[in-house]
Amino acid sequence: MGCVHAKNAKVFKAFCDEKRLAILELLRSGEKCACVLIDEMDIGQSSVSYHMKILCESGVVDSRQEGKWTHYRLSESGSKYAAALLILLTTPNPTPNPDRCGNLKSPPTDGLF
Amino acid sequence: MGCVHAKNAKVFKAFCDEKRLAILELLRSGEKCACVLIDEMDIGQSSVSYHMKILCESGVVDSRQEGKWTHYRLSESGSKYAAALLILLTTPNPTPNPDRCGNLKSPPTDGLF
DNA sequence: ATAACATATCGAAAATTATTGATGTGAGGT
DNA sequence: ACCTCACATCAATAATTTTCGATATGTTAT
Repeated sequence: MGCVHAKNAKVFKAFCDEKRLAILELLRSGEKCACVLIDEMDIGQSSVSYHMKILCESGVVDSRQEGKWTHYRLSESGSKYAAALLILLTTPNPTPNPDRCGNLKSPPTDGLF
Repeated sequence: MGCVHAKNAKVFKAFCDEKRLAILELLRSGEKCACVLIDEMDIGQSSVSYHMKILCESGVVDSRQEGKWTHYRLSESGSKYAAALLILLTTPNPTPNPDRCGNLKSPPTDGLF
């Protein structure tokens, strides 16, 4: 249960860091190999690699190996999933809601948490 | 320019932490006062307050003062903004894209960064 | 096989974020 | 005025994340 929150949080780690947003911006114009990202970002090679791992784990970025190069690109399905999840997480659900302070228990469920 | 990334990252800080997702889940069933959130979450009062500040700064949550209570709820406009931003950040843009490694310069722009 | 290259991974240091307990603030109640 | 309650803020610490430099892995070229 808290486990699902951890998993969902992973998806949004892609977007909660400045550097990763800069990488995503670079990828918007199309697939890039790591060497290009390393050139464009002003952080070291191992840092870029670290961020790419987080981006891939979020599902928002896919990677493809071609010889000794690794190419990264936006994942359409991962991006759609992230958007759908964000919308779900912020959509009110119809669980009845006591209006007095301090006497609520029922955590809402809709089968997705 | 990197400044915009920092600002955008703030929006998604709401979603990249387990505890904050748990709080958002609680808010899906309706407005809650801080005291309820403190009861439900197993972290101290000041930690909840810390997370609520981040959630409000993201724009995804709004707060309302009522006497000595603070009530928090999902912001519909903030949530929509976050969703629209996520979609924008992951939508390919048509900037032409050289396909050889190591010789790209042009950062893409569409007036939104 | 050796060498050169691209990138991943590791270990330690640096930076940032989260938690706690204490204190501050502002609203009500007596 | 004084007290209490609800919450914010602060200062210190703990935990996590990010960075760097070094090394490991895997690929291609010679």
